Amino acid sequence: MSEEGTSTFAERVYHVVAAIPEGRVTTYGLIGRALGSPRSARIVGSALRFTPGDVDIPAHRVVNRIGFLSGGWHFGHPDVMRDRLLAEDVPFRDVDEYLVDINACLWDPSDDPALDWLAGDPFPQ
DNA sequence: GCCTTGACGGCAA
DNA sequence: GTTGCCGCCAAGG
Repeated sequence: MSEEGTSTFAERVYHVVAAIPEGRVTTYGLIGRALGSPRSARIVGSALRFTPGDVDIPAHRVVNRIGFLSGGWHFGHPDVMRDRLLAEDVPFRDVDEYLVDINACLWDPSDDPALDWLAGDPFPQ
C-alpha cells in the first residue's frame, strides 16, 4: 500500500517540518520515524534539499542528530540558519561550531497528535 | 529500467 | 571515548 495519494515522500516531510514549534528543533531521524520509516533519515534530508521555493517551511529548525546545522550552506550560509535559530531563543551548544543544544530544545514530532496521520494512516483530506 | 547520490543514523572496531 | 563503515529509502540522471 503505497497509494499515499499525497504527492511525494517529501510532501509529508513538509507537513512535519511546518509543525515544528518556534524555539524548538528536531532531527531527521525523528521526522523519518514520524513518517513510519525510522531508517529514512537520509530521505528526509534529501526531501528538504529538493524543497521547491513554493514551499514555505521552517527548514532551519531541522538539524542532524548531533545538533549540527547540516544544511546550513543550503540557506546560502550557515550563519543565516544560525541567526534564525538564535532569533527564536534556541539554545546553542557551540555557536562557533553551529551546534544546537538539541538536548534542551529537541522536539519530537511523535509528540504532536496532529501528525498521527503521518504514522501510517492515509491522507486526512 | 538501472545505477549513483544524498540536509543521516546506528553499530562495530 | 572516538573514528569509520555499512545500511536504508527515495529521487534524479
